[in-house]
Parts: sequence; structure tokens; C-alpha cells
Amino acid sequence: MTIMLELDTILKGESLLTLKALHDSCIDLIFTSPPYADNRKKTYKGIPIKDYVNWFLPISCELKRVLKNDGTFILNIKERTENGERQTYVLELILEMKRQGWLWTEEFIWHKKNCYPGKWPNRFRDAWERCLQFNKQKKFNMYQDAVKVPIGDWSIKRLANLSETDRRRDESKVGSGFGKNISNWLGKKLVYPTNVLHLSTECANRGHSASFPISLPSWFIKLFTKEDDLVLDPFIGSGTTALACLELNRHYIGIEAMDNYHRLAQDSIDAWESKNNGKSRTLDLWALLK
Amino acid sequence: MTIMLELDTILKGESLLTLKALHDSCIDLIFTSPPYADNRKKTYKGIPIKDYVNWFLPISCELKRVLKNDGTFILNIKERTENGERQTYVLELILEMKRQGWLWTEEFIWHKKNCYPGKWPNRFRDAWERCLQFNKQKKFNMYQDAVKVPIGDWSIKRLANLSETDRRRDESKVGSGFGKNISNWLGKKLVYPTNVLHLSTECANRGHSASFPISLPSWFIKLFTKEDDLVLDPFIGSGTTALACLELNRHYIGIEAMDNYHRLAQDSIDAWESKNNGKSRTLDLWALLK
DNA sequence: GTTCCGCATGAATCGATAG
DNA sequence: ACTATCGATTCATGCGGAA
Repeated sequence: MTIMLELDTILKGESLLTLKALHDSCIDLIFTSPPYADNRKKTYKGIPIKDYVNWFLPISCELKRVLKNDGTFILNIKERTENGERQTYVLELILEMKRQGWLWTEEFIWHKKNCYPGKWPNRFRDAWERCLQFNKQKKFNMYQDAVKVPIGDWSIKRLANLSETDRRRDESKVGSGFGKNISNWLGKKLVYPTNVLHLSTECANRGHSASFPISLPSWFIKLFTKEDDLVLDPFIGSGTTALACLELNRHYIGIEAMDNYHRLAQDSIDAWESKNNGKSRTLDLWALLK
Repeated sequence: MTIMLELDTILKGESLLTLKALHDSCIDLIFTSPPYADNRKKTYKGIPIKDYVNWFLPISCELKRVLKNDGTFILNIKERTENGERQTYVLELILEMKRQGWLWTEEFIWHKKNCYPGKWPNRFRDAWERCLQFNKQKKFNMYQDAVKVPIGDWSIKRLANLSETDRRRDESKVGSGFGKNISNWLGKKLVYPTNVLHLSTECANRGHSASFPISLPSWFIKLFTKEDDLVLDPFIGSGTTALACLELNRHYIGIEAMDNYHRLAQDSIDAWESKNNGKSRTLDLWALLK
């Protein structure tokens, strides 16, 4: 059977089933924020906590299949508190995904600078989420220069006038193996970031609220893909990942099961394209054989 | 057998063995940063990754015994990368400690603003560590007002930048009990912090350096204990937790196996007490029956 | 007594080379 | 093939002494 899939579309359907239509090893980056576990049945897309790992594992299996060998999977997730405890399904999911063959390469912290206000007697506001990085192999594409950040203010004074030791390689006195030549830093404007991201959550701009700001997928898209690469979000929700791809000239495939979210995502994309119609990218036709 | 233990001392010995001498349910807060896993044999106190969970579990069992029912255990830890992957022993430890009866109440993030430099092809600098909160029961002591911060990002940063020595200097100048900076903030609105802490590591040229800044234990001591409460650090290293207790008028018990670290801790404490001899607290004698 | 400026240090990690 | 050692890379801070 041959399925023709257009790039840059939001497919409507359940993730697991829809993923099966995709070809092996065609995706450069998977970025997603799956529905969080929730025991309240009536909640949108809530998966009961006790079922979460078993619900996700078949999906991550498909994700591993469709990801290129040098591609990356970023999973934005945070475990709920229930009964006063942090639940452990995310930890268990990491362990199970490793058994599935994934490498757990890194855990980025998304620090939400303006997190939801509130006060509880036994805990503070939760201001961070995990962005778990998984890979299929130790070698993967990473374009570190694309996410460099301005060097700190300290450098202005520090590098203003260099001492004698600054001009040669100065070995650490305690034998930590750490030596440096400060003069190499002269004129440096940009440095590499760390694994902690400081991003504000965006408030809703049109009645809906994205679960993450567009800068979150943007950062990972810049870091792990180059232009015209293909990004997959199997739980695209209101379409933020697609918008990030549009802005960064990457192709995207989104999957969304809920009708209202699917429509919302499509509307956002249409709005973006009409606003940027001069820049709008051509819709490539692409054969995904299964 | 009756053992008389003085409060405010650093016991010399292995953690597991030394803990057995402590009475049940006598500790208000355990704060510790155990030796991190390390495969390099020659490194100080390195525990091989594969043995880490089994090494720690008997200790956490004793910690649970000596902790009061409404007390808190804060575990500062971060897993190593090995073979290009984040290792999973910390995740496994959380799961095992839950089986031991601990509640995993919260995970605080310590964001290290001045993390270790370096550049690698497949990862960025690691700028955060876990501070895992465990409790024996759902109701525990938490003094949230003690760690309120002035509203606004600017002041949060400023507070984080304020080192303990800064505070001491200010206090000694003004003598009012308030540093001058803090008094400036008195008119401003105080808000509760989040579960993300922004603190720099101290890496002074003092011959030694603690693996964490004193502001890290200080924050948790203020949050989870009141004056004259008892804090335990079963891997006290260079004594930072004890210094935090001295400054905050809490009692402490430290445990340290390595002779040089034990001496270092004692020296730091002696230095603090001679510098603050007016304020030095009396050494209470306290019977810990076993 | 205060500000300014020099500088040592760090729970790091990867790849190459050697045993 | 597998393990142990070693060199290379790199940013931001607090402390101490000078101005």
C-alpha cells in the first residue's frame, strides 16, 4: 500500500494509529508534549496515572521507528502530584523506554519564569518541567551554534585588560585538569547555553492557551534540525510546534485526535500563512511509503 | 547501652554505622549531598554506578528511622553521564526509597548559575542538580514564610546573588539584625518562591571549596525547621551544613568518614565560632538513648 | 570605610591514545 | 574488543587585596 502524505499538515487521528502510516526513519526531530496523566475522567485527553506508561510505550515504539538514526526525540513532560506525592510514572517511563532501545541522552530543565500563581500548605509553585532527550544512537545531529546566547556582563570588565597569566594557558593549581587561556575569549560575544532554559509561559492570545510557549519548540528545532528538515509532533494540540516550524523554515507533520484542537491548529497555521503570504513556503508533495 | 551525644558536633565515621547510634525520631531535617557515583576508583569516596542504589538504601533506611515523623529529608544529587547517556540510578533510587516507605514529596531544582565550563559535540554544560524531598508522612513541618522573597525578577536575582558573607558584612555594619539591602526591601511585597533555586556555586580561592554554596542548606533549613531544631547531615564533607546551622541558630549533627574532611569541617566551625564568639551558642548536652 | 579589579576555581565530559 | 588514563575544551562567580 502506498500512502501519499503531504508535508506541513496536521493529521487528524489517534497518535498510535496515525503514526503507523509513516515511513521508517523519515523524521529529524520529534518534539511533543503529550497529554498529561490525570485521573479526572472528564478532563480533556486525560490518561489515568496507573495506565500512563503502558499507554505511552506503544507510541514511543512507533516514534523510534519513524525517527532517523541521527534524529532526536524531545519529550516535554512533568509528573503530577497526587495524594501529596510526586507520581513516578515519568521515571518509570524513562526506564521502560531505555528497555525499548532508546538512549536517555539528557534532561533539559524548562524553567517557567512566570509560572501559575498559587499557594499550598505543603508545597511551592511548580516552576519547571522536564524536557527529556532520547536518541537512537550516540551520534546524532546537533547544531549548537544555532542557539548561542550573548556572553554575560562579567566579560566586559574581566576581558578589559588581561594579566600575564591570562595570556598563556594557565593550568589549575589543584590539578583538576582544568586549564584555560583567557586571551582566547577576547572579542567573544556569544557563548553556548546550558541545559537549563529560561522561558516565560505565554498567555493565551486567542481564547486558547498553548501548553508551552513557541520559544520552547523553537529552541529545540534550531538545536537539532537544519532548514527543510522534518519535525514531528504526535500530540500537536493547538499547533505551536507547527508555527515554530513555519517560522524556522522546517517541515512539520502534526497529529491531533481532538476535533476542536485540530481545527484550532489549522486555524493558527492558516492565520500565520495569510499574515506571511509573501514568505509562505510551498507545500511539497512527499511520498511516504508504507 | 546509653550513648551520650553532644549536639553541634561532627561525628567521625562511616554514615551507616554512625547513624545506628542515633535515637529514633530525633531529627527535624536531614540535608545531605552524598558522594556522587563515580567509577574512578582513586577518587575520594566514589561509589561505582552499578552499586549506588544498593549502597544507599541501608543508609536511607536508617535516615528514615532517625527522622521525626513530621521531619523532612532533602537529598541533593545529580546523576553522571556515562557512555553518552544520563545514568538512571537516581531514578531507581527514588523508586526504591518509595518501596522503603518514603514519600517522594517534591523535586526542587538547584539551578547553578556558574556551572562547570566546557564544550562537547553532543551536550551542553550541566547547570542543574536535583534536591529531592522525601517525607515519612503527608503532614510535615514547613515554614513557608521564612523563605519569602521580594516580588519581581530583579529582587529574586538579587537575593540569590547575596552570599552569606555579604549578609554577615551588612549585619555587622548595621548591627540591627537586618542587612541594609534587606531593610530596603522591607517596604516591598513578599511572595513565596517556587521550586527552582538560583544559586551560584562557591569556588573561592580558600584552599578548599564546598560542593554546594551555604545558601543551599540555609534555604532548606529555614523552610523546614525553626530555631533550636536539629539538623542532620550524614555526609557533611567540609561542614557547610553545620555553618548554615550556626548562622541560623539550629542544632546540627554531622557525620564524616574521611579524616581530612572531618578536620576541615571542624576547622571551619572553630573559625566561625571564634569570629562570632559573642553570638556563639552554648553547647547543649543531649542524651540520645539507644 | 567603600569600591574596584585581578584571579583561582569548579560533583564535567568527550575523544584519542595507551595498556 | 574492552578498559584505563590523559588532554582539550570553556563560563561565571566570590574572594581578597589594592586603590
